[in-house]
Amino acid sequence: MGAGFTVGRLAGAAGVPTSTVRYYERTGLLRRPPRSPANYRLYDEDDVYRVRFIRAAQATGFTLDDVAELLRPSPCRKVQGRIQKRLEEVSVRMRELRQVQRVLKAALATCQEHEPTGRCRVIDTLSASVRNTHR
Amino acid sequence: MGAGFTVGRLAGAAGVPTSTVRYYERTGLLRRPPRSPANYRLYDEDDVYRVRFIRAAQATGFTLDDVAELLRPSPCRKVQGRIQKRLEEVSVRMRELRQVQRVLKAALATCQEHEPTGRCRVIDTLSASVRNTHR
DNA sequence: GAACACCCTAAACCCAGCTTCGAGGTGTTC
DNA sequence: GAACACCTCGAAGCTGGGTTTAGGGTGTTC
Repeated sequence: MGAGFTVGRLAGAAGVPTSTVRYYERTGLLRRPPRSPANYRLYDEDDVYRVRFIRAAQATGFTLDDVAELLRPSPCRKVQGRIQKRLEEVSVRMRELRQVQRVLKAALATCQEHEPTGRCRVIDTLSASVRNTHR
Repeated sequence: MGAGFTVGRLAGAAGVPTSTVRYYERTGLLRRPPRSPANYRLYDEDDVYRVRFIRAAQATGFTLDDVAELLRPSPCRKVQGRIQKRLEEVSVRMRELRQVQRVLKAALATCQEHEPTGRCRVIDTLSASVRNTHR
């Protein structure tokens, strides 16, 4: 008992499985915490924030490598650069998704049109979208 | 020579490596084509469209399992259902990305504010975003 | 004092979606 | 006829982000 968090309590507080906490430690994302006499990991509140930060950054599309870089103490300018970069990636991804929406809606329309004929031509719409946008 | 596509020509026409074509065959996404006397795979134009379709569908976020389902001959209604489902997933993902943009912009603003102090508090902004939106 | 939930480790396994390797056959060009 | 690009196969390897397993110790509650 007492002030610390065991791995399970940290995991619970941060909303991840204990296996993930240990995995983060293995990969260097999380410090190796002090141990209790029985060799249990002993975390504190900061560790909770750190795990939450990792999940938050992941949710914004940073890889764990990115996160490791973000967490390394480094000048603001560097951090700013990484955030800018990620913002640009997000913009790109949003544009792509809008394009995807257009393609899927077109496919749906095609599909609804010819429905009486029974022969589904959705494949044509989608592969045409490849020819046209040639990515 | 001749009308057919060898695996390399199909791959070239569809813009994928030959290893990918063979992989698609292994996993049942692509038919097992007839062979030349020397046991070379012999594809035709339809196969080119099919591979392009697979890549197009993938690019719109379908998994290869999804694609396999899309390619199975099946009633339009079923295909329509799958496209609808994917459209909804795309909407969800776009909403998430907009949230991500907000968080990243907030982090950037924080970072720019405190820059003179030298202590980067971006971690706080991001982990706060997790507390607040409790994703 | 026993049940039961928790903790420890290293190593193996999982998933999708491929790519690479090794060992060999083919087909075209000079 | 030799160089060189292409083809065959099965099996193993890779990446990212973990989870699972096996075999064992701990700590709290009835």
